[in-house]
Amino acid sequence: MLEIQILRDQKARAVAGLKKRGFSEERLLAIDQIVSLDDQRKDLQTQLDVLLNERNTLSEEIGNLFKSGKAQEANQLKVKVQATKDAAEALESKLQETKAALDALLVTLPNIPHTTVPEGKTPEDNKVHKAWEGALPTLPANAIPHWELAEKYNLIDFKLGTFLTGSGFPLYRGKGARLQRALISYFLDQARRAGFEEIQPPLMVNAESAYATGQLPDKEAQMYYVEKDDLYLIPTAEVPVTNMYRGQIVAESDLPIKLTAYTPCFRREAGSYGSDVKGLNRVHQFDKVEIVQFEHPSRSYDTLMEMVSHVSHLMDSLELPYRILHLCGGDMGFTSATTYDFEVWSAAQQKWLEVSSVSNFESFQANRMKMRFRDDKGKMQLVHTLNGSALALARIVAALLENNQTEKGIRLPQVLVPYTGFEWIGEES
RNA sequence: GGAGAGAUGCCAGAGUGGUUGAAUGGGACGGUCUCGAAAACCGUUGUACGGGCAACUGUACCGAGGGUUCGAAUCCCUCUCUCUCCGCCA
Repeated sequence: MLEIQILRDQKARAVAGLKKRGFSEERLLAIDQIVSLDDQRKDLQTQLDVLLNERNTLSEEIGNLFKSGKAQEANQLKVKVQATKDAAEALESKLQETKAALDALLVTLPNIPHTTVPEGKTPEDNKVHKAWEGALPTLPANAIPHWELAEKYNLIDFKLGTFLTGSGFPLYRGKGARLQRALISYFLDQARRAGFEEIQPPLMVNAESAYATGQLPDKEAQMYYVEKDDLYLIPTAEVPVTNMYRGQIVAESDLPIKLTAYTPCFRREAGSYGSDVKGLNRVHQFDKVEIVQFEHPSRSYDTLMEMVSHVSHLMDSLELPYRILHLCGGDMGFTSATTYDFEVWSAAQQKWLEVSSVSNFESFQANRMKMRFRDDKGKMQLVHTLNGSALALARIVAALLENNQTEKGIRLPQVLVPYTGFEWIGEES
């Protein structure tokens, strides 16, 4: 969540940023309300502290009186203490109310977009940061979409997945399953080479974790929830991996902390039926390798571009056409300050599919998580958190199958061959 | 799942109602000593939220949340987690 200090000291920036996200004048009032509630909170806190101090002083006196055998006087003082206790109790509950109101308002404010974030409301307004300059693949006349290829070569069984679980839960088999495993290994190896420590996190998290990275309360409907144990299936490895440092104070010299994890991701995608859900385009369970960084605020934007570059290299090496979008204010995620989306060209479907999202959250998540470091002046500071997909598998597989289909079968990019153990799907050579 | 034990500062570990934000030891940091280092000795070593230009100061925090009390790390309740034993089990 946003630091109140930013709302106080940099109100103009906050207003401009939230307007970029499409905030109405009315919703912007929340800023002033928050500041005013925070003032109230401080005032109540001060009053309460005075009363508590009074109580503590009197209690000490009572103790001393009892020690010196003056029980009578002590009992008189007890009566006096009662009054301050009652007053303190009233203040305390008022303070709690104020804090609750403050928090309720604060969680409704999304992160302030970085100044470079393009203006705009819808995905159409996203700015192309890097267009694809090469040629798009030309397919044979009888080219088919990936879900048909998957069936033709017996790589993915959508029907069986539906039978076992429900729609949106594909079952990979044979070379399809091996391709999945190969991609995961390849991506993890590349991340490790780039200095990321490999993590295998739990696939379910508790509410505190989901809250810290911003899935709660904002995106509750997106997550599968295990009611009996009060746990959430992770929608991305970002959640458990970022939370590894929840509440932690690290040394400045520890930064940046670079972590990577492969996990399945579970997303309910409630309400998104209809278009775009065919085949692997939008599924409830998919595999993803995530990269996460905790960085010094002064370096976080350089780091963001490094992560963008890392993902670019992956796409290049897979020989897939892609473009990079700089998301506009209206299309950005709630917690993000800047997001670059990667879209792969799906040649048979003739459309761009999102395969990676690289974001800088600045101090937004760190503030919720209370992850800090001590700077060179000895002051506590919130770290900046960043993450990105590197990469999300399902749609990459869709593009690999479609774009590389030939009369003889599907030819995989060279970098994958050591991982798959085969170069061709459909052609036994 | 059943029975028992426990949860204290960076770590280990005291503390069972009244200067306990917390003994002691270790670690870390600073200093003295030394050509340098080790050893020894001295000192420092929390977070959050307030007030103050500042020195400083108030409040809260000993797993979490409630309660008892003038006063709680210390007593009571609930929850979470850890350990030991039993059961089950990849």
